[in-house]
Amino acid sequence: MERDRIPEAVIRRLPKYYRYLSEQLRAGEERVSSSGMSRDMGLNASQIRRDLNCFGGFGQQGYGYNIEKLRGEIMRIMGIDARQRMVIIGAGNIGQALAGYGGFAREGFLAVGLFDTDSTVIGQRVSELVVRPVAELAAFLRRQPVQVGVICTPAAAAQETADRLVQGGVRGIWNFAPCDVQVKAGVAVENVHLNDSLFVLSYRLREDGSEG
Amino acid sequence: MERDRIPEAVIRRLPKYYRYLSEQLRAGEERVSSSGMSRDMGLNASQIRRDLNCFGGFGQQGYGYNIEKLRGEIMRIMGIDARQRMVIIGAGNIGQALAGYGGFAREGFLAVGLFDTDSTVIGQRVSELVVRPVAELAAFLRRQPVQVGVICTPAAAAQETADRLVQGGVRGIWNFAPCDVQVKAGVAVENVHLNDSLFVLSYRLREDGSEG
DNA sequence: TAGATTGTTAATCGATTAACAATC
DNA sequence: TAGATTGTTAATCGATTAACAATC
Repeated sequence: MERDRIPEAVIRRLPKYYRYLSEQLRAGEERVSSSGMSRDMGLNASQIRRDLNCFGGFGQQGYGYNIEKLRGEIMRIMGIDARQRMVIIGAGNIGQALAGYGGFAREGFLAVGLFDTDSTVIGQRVSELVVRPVAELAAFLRRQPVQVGVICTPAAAAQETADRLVQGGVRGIWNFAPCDVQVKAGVAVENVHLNDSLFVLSYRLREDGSEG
Repeated sequence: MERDRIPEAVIRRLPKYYRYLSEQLRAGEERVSSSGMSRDMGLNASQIRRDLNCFGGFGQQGYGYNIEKLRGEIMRIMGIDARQRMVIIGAGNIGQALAGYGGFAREGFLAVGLFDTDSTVIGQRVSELVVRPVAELAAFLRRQPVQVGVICTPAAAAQETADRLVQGGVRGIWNFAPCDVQVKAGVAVENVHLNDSLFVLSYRLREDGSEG
């Protein structure tokens, strides 16, 4: 069965569905309709039905969607039903925060290594991890498969870090450095550009002020 | 002069232009053409010309764009030519990292307050700031104008925090909590949903794997 | 069966890209 | 003037929304 390519816009909404369904499940709800989700999430009901239908007919006419089942399907589609191992490169503010944040482990993303080049932080303990020298990264990756590499270095070191990760077999890069990185085909990059996000907020501050 | 509304997609690209132009300026370049930017940034040249033209004709036929001037215009448009003051609510991993990160201050965004409800962290020094009790937030905001409120609390406290910030006159919310918050019209919200971002990466890991 | 709600098609909207006349 | 490159219009593409027949 050949599935159509999933539109980019739909993929970006999946985590939001997942979040909503998890909440509803926790609240003890059993089923939900597209109009109910529309009301709660502020999305158009047609869009919700269309989105969910990209992956197959999980709904039932006259009933709606079973929350537990739909949530399970979305987990499977996003690949968060399996455990993923992550290494974090750069033990500065952001790197340490991500290493210490329990929210990812709770969803199955486990940080197994934290690396830096700065000898003053190497050896320090951060949460469950001890900061290792980046020079050991290649050997580390040879010993154990790692799915996700998190770049938390300064911009100047980001590309080299990406290269090392890809060289070591990592196929997903989560990039927090304030620059873009180039990777070969088959490697996924997801950027978290905090400065960019802050600038967009800054733009909207003015926009709303002058319109209101 | 009535300006057309700027498309959402263009606004999200502005920080990327800014980043590119800053780099070029640092490298000593003076002018750039849309085709040069296209090559370097991986965007379509038509799109670049169209984007930049949303704000007025900064270019010159046969010459291109003056980097310093264009960068200045984009700064002005995004509102990052002026200083902005931020308060951070939640002194956990993320809140502390943002308070300590120098990259925002360098762009004119200054963290002036860090708040938490946990008495074990209140009073602690984080970078230049001392963690204050959230109970003092209202009084703090009365004493000095703050443009941006950064929510770094757990999901359960996010909405209440947003309400307190808006009540205190903050008109821009940078939300790092893993949930959405509701605010009245005229308040801008920019979300940084780290879990969502990680899930999208996770989806692409599978996608590329099965296609490659 | 009647009511509710999906899945899906058609219509609309917005964003991207190609093409080229205008102009520096 | 000739060459380069913008600004802008027209064509294409993709995403959203409305509408409704299918069906539980």
